[in-house]
Amino acid sequence: MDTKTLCLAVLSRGEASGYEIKKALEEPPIGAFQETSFGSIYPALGKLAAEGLVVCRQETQAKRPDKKVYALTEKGKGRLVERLRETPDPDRYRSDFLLVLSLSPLLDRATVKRFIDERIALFEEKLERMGACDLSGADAGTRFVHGFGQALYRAALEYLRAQESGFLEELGPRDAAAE
Amino acid sequence: MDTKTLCLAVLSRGEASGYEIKKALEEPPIGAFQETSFGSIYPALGKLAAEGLVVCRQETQAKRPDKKVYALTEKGKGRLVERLRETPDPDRYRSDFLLVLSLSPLLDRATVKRFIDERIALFEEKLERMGACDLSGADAGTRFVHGFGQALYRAALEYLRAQESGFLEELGPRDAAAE
DNA sequence: AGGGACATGTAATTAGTTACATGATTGT
DNA sequence: ACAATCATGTAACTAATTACATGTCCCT
Repeated sequence: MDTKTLCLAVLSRGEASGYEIKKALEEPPIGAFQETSFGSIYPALGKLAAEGLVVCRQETQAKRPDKKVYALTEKGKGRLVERLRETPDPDRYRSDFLLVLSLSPLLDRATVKRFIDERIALFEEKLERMGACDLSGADAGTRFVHGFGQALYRAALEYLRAQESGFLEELGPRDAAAE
Repeated sequence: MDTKTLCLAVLSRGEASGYEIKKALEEPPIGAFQETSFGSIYPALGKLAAEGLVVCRQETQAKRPDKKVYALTEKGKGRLVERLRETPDPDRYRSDFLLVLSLSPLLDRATVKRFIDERIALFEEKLERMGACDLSGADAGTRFVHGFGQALYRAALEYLRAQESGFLEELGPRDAAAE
């Protein structure tokens, strides 16, 4: 999804500054499966304002830098709904980890084990953070997406845990392909 | 993962032309979780050849266009192993579908249902194709990655099937937010 | 004294996609 | 007759990341 639409999506949940949009795009529900950086958000907000899809209000803060708070206009909401109604592109699961594992015969066993263990820790941490989320008061869409994410990470984690030792054995009892 | 490394990865399983590399990057095991296009593969192969990481052999074919068959050199294999030993970046699951669902209160129920049903069909098809794969003779890495993919898609499918009707109900018995 | 959160923005770089250009053969 | 597969490559375009630039406040 392009950064402009992502900004509109965040703003549909309430007004926010560029900095706050970045934060929202780093955590559930909207940001769980999207990525962006400041370098794309600020220009996007400028373009959206020029198109009249958002309005900007300067907010002076004591003890903090001033901020520009953006809010969705009716036109902006219309554009967002338009985009949302288009058939979404297929999901893309990009994984360098799996590419490495698919070529694990080229690596030594210790390295492969390290990568799998690190991945297990990563999924555990992600699940823990998701489990700690307070969803009381969240709308149905938010809870649905949250549940989807948990189901995926749980499946990944269970697979890695269940298969790791057997897989490592198969690579050869000693580190056969050590460099 | 950058296209150059991806090309080296494919070539580690046997020599291939640019066209064949593209095909390999569209299907398991290596291509299951990666993407590329011709426009990035051909220049990448040119650069790899210039660096001495691959060698190229022209092959004349009757009834088919000539092709350039690339093969990994020792230096190329070394570079690949080097890259493979680096800690892989975290996996990225990018999903416009989930973004849309997280904002489903902005959409009408029929559209949301259509998106979910299409996604279910997509995962079913993917699983069917993976189930039809012949893995006899495949190495441990290939089987591991294949199993990982199946576990993920199965979890996604089960979640969507189990939650769909309840979710749709929650959005409101009639299409409340129809545009 | 150092790092992190807050806060905005630009510029340089990198990388990728899409479209164009060409053309035979095979299957429907 | 049309689409798909095989086959390579370039050019234009789009988009995003990274680094740079600046500065305060708060916590340890």
